[in-house]
Amino acid sequence: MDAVLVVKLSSFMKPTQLSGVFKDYQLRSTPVREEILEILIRKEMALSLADLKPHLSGASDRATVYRTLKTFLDKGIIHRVPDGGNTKYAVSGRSGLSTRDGHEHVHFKCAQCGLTRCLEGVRIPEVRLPEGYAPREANLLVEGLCQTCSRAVTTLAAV
Amino acid sequence: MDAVLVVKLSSFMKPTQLSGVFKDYQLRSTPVREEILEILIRKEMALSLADLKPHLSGASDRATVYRTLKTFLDKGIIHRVPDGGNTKYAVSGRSGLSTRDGHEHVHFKCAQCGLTRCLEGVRIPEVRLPEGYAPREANLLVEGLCQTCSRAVTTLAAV
DNA sequence: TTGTTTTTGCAACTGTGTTGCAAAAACAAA
DNA sequence: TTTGTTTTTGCAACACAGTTGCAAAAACAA
Repeated sequence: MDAVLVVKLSSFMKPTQLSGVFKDYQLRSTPVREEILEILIRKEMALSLADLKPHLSGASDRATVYRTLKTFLDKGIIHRVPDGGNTKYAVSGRSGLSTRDGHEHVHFKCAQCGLTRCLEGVRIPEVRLPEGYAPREANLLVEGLCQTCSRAVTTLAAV
Repeated sequence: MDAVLVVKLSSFMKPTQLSGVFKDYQLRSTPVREEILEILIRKEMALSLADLKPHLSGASDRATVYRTLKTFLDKGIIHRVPDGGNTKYAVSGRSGLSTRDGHEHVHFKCAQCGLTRCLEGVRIPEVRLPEGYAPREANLLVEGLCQTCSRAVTTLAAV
């Protein structure tokens, strides 16, 4: 499954293409930016500042990672994924860097493993707001057990 | 509107009744607890630890407020309202202390004034999750302009 | 290659969340 | 009402996310 994703990605966006992406966004191409963007593209889950750190090869400064994410955020390359705990980030569908659609999707946070995933294909249903409320953005966070963890529970119960 | 709420409340839960509430929950009745609970009941919005502070008469310690909220949370008296920033808290419908229903409701965070409100009557629509996902809790946060702020914008534009 | 502009790393500070511990308060029983 | 026990509070302290200023280093355009 991970392999599939990697293949999908490599044929979709080669490392060398990333610098082109930065040019499009009028950002200088740097090792840190390339690496962070690549990780965010490759991972299928939303990552926080702290989540990101262990994936980085060179021990880049916290502030740098922070500013990089902020920059990506400003440019619309990534979006915030509020998941109750620390803010997490995921590549925006709109950016063209993700194979996901650009619609607001549902995020699922597993109470067991703690991972937060964007659920592909699941969209936030229309919500009827009271008169006068002007919605701009919506975020639906569902918490519970993810596929992997709920399977583990079922298996355990069967023993 | 605020007045209506106050009236609704005073006829619904008098200060002296609060100590009874604590007994029900096997909690000792203390000034801090009574005050915090009363504020949470009276306010129609979710409050964070910091939001709560200026409403407290005696300058109670941050740790005390924190532990009080945690205790209320454990007992199910209040619930967390994730709103992107700091965690906020609101009285649970289930507790019987709120006139709201006990269903999971939608929260609206205003980008202008920053207030987060529980939208009464608006429920989270059913979401169809992929096979294997076991939902336990859902939180829908809509961001945009609230009634008051969007009205202000409209008025301003008309000038 | 060079001069300019942007990014990085370091240090430092704010604010939230969290815990240990002894003093103070609440409560149950006498 | 007083007393002994249990819980809560306030203080101090720490961890960590978020954030910023500043000078050195890197990226880039000419």
